[in-house]
Amino acid sequence: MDQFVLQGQNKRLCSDDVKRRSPRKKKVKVEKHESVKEEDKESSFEEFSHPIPWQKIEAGGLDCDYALLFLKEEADELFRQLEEEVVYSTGEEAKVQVFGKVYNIPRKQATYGNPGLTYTYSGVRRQAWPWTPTLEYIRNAVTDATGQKFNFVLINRYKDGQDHMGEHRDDEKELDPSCPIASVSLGAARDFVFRHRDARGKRSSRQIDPVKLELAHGSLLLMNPPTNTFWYHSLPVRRKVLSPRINLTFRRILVDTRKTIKEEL
DNA sequence: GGCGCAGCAAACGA
DNA sequence: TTCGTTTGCTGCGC
Repeated sequence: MDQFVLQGQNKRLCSDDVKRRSPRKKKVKVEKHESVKEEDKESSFEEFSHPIPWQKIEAGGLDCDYALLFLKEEADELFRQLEEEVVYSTGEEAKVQVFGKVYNIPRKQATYGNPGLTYTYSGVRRQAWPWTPTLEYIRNAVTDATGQKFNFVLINRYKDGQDHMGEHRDDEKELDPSCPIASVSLGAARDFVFRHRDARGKRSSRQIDPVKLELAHGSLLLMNPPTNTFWYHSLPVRRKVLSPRINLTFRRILVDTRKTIKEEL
């Protein structure tokens, strides 16, 4: 499998199908998003600069952008603050029912966002807590970097390499299908695997290699449409990882089918 | 021992 | 009525 080293903190990014985008300045990235006005672009570069350029990750139907969003010192501080601020689900909310069996979710979860928003996961509807200062800071940094606005964040905390997340797609109906999902990683670096929906299981119809990458401390992974239509993703068990990781996935949730949250932002 | 992957479980909606 | 989808665990092979 091909492997290539990224600049900065990240160690590796590997896939047979990944094309590497030549390094560009952030301007190229921002221009991609029409919501950022022309005259605002240069000023936003001054406010927020990236330790490394964006990397494009592409395969059939998969479209992601990867960058280091925070330098190590800042990422360390954000991790520390989140450890103090974030309140994770406990009790029944920390369980999931799969095929009639109830399991403890192999990680901790929390949901924050704009007032009144809810998120449905495995049939369980969760209320969003109000934004904390640190979460708002990170959300603003993601918005500055991407030109996208988000009204909700799902937080997953993996205490070590035993904690994990099974293969799934983020294709809930309440998500704005035009908005990418922005995944910010803090803490231990963990492998992240994409698998095409047609390449799963013994009777898979196509031979498509999985796309694997390592999500570094302080990194941002943008999953652009239609990635979540065709590709499942997972965070596999890594027993050698002994330290915790916090992952924040920023999303744009629709209020209902007629009115989008854009109106509220 | 770590990792990748297939198979399995029951219920619901299209 | 049938089919697809769902998430986590377990077992097996490498």
